[in-house]
Amino acid sequence: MERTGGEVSLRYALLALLTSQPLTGYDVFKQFEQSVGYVWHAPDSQIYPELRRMEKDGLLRGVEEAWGKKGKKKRYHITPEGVEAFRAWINTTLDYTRERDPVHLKAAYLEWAEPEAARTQMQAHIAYHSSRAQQWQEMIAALEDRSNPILATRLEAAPEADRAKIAGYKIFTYEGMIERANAEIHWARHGLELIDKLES
Amino acid sequence: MERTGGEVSLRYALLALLTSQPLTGYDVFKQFEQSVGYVWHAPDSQIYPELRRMEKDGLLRGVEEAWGKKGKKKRYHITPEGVEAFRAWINTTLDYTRERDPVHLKAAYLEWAEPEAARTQMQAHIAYHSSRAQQWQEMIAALEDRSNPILATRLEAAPEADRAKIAGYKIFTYEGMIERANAEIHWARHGLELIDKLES
DNA sequence: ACAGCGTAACTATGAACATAGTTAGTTGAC
DNA sequence: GTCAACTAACTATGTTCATAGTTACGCTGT
Repeated sequence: MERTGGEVSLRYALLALLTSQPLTGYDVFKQFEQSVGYVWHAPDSQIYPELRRMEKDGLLRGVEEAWGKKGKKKRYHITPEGVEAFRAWINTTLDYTRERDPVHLKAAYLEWAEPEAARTQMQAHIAYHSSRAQQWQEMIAALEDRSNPILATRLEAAPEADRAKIAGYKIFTYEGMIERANAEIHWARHGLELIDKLES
Repeated sequence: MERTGGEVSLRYALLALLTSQPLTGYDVFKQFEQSVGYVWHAPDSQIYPELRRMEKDGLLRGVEEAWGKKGKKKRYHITPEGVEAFRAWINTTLDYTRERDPVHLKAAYLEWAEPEAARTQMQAHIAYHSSRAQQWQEMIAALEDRSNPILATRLEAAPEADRAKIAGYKIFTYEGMIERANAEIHWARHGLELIDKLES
């Protein structure tokens, strides 16, 4: 069985973060949660071993630092090979395969549900996406006024000419997520009406 | 480590299919591809062992049938326990955890891409979701005029009073997927404009 | 008579993920 | 001075998923 070239997105999510600055595993995990993690969730138990694998593959270089009297921690620097790998990934068009959507799976068989459970599901869908949409709206605001600290660090390290692009694409990403959330909310509201109509 | 109760959606996707009629493994796989598979993709290599596990867990009962002179196949019937498990799942509100979206991950770092690669990605996104939207539109038409064979079988086995619900929720599901696809298309078009603006 | 295609069912392998821990140092409040 | 909360890094285990096979039957056309 062969390794299939172009997938493994956690790896690229981590590279994305490390293009900005060198970080320790714990730093990576913490920053991940507040940035890339919104589009690609991963627990620390997946991040630590992946960082080690990436070091082994030459994409990162780990520099050990003392921590306290006995402890030590490793700060990961992206290597030129790492930058190259990231660039190659970003220039490759993604293929669209897996479709895995529990909510729509459930929606398709809602005739099996208690009407109240069906309504609760739709309300939970609305609540979830509303809260996300709001969160992203705040994120966009913080990106626009440059008060987002992770963005600020990234911008500092980047040439002036690239700064509009860096911020612009991040805002664009969150805008897309808001659009999607709004579509979900609209759909679920329609679902509530449908439940009222069908379960009478 | 314990088995964590309420997840494992492939199992419920299979139960959903088998609430309508008993099917052999191969039938399941084929029908899956044309119905539930649109919201929950799974290869046959995952379906066969899962069916066996479900039989072991008492959710299905497999009845062996002769096939040719030597061959045999197994037709899976849903058991009352299976129906109960499905009903329990559908009445449980899903929890929203994993967020894993390679396109938005990539979008957030598009400043690293060649402008042409960025455009190609957005165009691929539009093409993919356009084709899906069209496919679902056709699916809705076939559900509305009852010409979809999988739906027809399901409706035959169901009491008259449930038929509007059964069809209605399936149409609702595909409507949601169209809405989402349209949001993606709209976003990607905005992306193309943004690329033109930023990469000049 | 056999080639080609579709049906049917299964196996093997590894990677990715989720869940749930453990160990140990650091900082600040009471 | 000790306890809680946080930082830091890691381990263990099982499940899910993807990829890529294999084996064998049955029907249709030449």
